[in-house]
Amino acid sequence: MSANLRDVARQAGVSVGTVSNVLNRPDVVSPKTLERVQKTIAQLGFVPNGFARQLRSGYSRTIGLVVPDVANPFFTEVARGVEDAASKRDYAVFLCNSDESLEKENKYLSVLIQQQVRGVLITPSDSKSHQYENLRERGISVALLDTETKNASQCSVSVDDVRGGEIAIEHLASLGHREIAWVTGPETIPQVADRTAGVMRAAKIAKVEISTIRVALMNSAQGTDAVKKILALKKMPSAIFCGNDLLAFGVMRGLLDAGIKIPEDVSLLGYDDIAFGNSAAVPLSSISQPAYQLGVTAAELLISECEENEVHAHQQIKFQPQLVMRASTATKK
Amino acid sequence: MSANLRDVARQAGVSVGTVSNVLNRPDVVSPKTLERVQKTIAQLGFVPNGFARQLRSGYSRTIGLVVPDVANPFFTEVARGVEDAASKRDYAVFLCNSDESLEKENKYLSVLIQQQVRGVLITPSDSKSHQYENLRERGISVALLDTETKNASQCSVSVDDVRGGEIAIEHLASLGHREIAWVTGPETIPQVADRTAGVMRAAKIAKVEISTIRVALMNSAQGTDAVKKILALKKMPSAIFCGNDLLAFGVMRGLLDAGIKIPEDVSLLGYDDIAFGNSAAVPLSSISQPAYQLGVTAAELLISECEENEVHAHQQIKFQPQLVMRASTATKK
DNA sequence: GTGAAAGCGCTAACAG
DNA sequence: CTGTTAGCGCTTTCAC
Repeated sequence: MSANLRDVARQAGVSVGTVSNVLNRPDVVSPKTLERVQKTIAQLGFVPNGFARQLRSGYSRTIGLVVPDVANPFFTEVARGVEDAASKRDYAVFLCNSDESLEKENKYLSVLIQQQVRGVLITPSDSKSHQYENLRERGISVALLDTETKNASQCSVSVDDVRGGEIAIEHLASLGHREIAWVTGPETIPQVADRTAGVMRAAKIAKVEISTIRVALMNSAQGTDAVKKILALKKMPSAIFCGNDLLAFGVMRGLLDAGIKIPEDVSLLGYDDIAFGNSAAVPLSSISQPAYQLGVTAAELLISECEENEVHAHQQIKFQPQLVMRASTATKK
Repeated sequence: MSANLRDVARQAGVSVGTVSNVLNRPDVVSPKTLERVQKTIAQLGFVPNGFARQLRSGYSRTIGLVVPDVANPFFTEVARGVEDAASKRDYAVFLCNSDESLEKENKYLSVLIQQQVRGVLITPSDSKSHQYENLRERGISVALLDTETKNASQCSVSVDDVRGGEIAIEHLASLGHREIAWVTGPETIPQVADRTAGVMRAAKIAKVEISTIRVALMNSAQGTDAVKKILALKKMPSAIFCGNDLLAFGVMRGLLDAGIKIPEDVSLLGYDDIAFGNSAAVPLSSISQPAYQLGVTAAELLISECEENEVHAHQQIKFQPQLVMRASTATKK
């Protein structure tokens, strides 16, 4: 098969210890030996066996990334950020999709323990009961991604979802809308719950009436379905705010198909500001989150926690969402 | 820290060998012992150290996925498929973005070797010189993803890009278009080269004139830029075919901004049929590829190759692309 | 500056 | 059916 450290040692006429030193502490080896060994390594195409190395040293250079679904454009961006930042530090990333299922999440966590990852970046699929002690006891760092924690014993990187909900309603209210439909997923998802909290708080202040339309999954198809429910409301709202852009795209399709004009008849506002918003039938106004940045920051934070465990101070970083106004929201007629 | 196999053995009053048997060959252990050991395992929260296991057994349960960019919706879908299929077989997936750079690709390959992955699924960033012998010599299976190989010594799962190019031109030609712009990326990308080949072949048969507009990156921004070049052509084409949907969205934006109507003034056809096509300003006609299915198939093929190495017959699976007609293409006036 | 040797946690072969 | 033991490939003392 392939060369191992002993082969290199034999070939170069040195001991395994010396080869190991060449790999890990080249400054401690004499230049002559160093060069000879390195040449042999190249010649044999030797790549150290990560298992053995990590088994001995106790640490891997891998992290786990657990997100609800990479196919969700927001998390795609986050994942890309995580991967870039990890790669820069020579860490490899395990990708796991939990599909918001606690069962899948636990299964993955167990796999990640087996793989002896150094740390885990996770967007919990459930607001309560973060049973991550299990991981910490094993010396695996855990940082929360896109989720806030009040727990000072762990790092988190999140976006202020309450504020996001507020910004949305404030924006729509400032355009004169007083009846707004809020189309969103299950409240068990922390981000959803927070956005709802922000929506309700801002609605109270702005004296806006909110009709909540609940969908099971926040995708485009369910957005289109939601339109029927909106049309069935006692009073047609003059603006619709959606829990994410996917949902908003679906709603947009449903409205246009029903002959309802955006933003003339109804304003539509999304959340996430995914790349396609600008190419939509009606360019979509949205609440923007720094997804890529979120991923980069989280990965850097996690890796720094992994590597300087003693001196590490846990941080809770919170980004602020921003309104991106395009064509789908306008003054109420 | 955390319990190891020896701790379990001691606690349960058996030998390490027995615990190992409980883990790997439970049928060989007496029911009484089995139960006792399993209880101890649960009690101690023992999870076997994957390194040690794999170091000893020689095999990991991980695969590497190397794609140009997960943020590209096509590859996002593929990645999701790969992850789902791998997870079903209890494999973990390393995610790597090569950004079409050979250097990055090699760096990742080296990382994957270190991680001792069992197999690698890769979309090569370069049509020539697939130096994957290195991996095979190390017993790492390699399967090509979204790339065809004539080499019978490896598996590949791809979509017929030549045919895709043909379908596109045949469709546009059937609508009466005789001057078509082909907006696409560098020919070093195999998929691009194949689609171009299909375009040219079909164009010859249908007696269509093709003007090629080359962009460096196949994203939305460069699509918008490309519109300037299209408008500068001696003769304005009546249809535009884009190398992927991202590019097409950019072109769409550029055309609309220039006051050009789609499909009245010009037909626009994309490639990939990403989920947002339907939500675009003008619902985008596109050439559809079974991305998720591609990922699932590739992962299954790779894993089966890994596990039944001797009896494995290499397969080259090729999916067929399909035309999805929406509103952006129409008969030439 | 280099070599020898002891394990990291586990599996697998072999004895009992 | 269970226990003992020899490594997997590497890092890391500790001598020399």
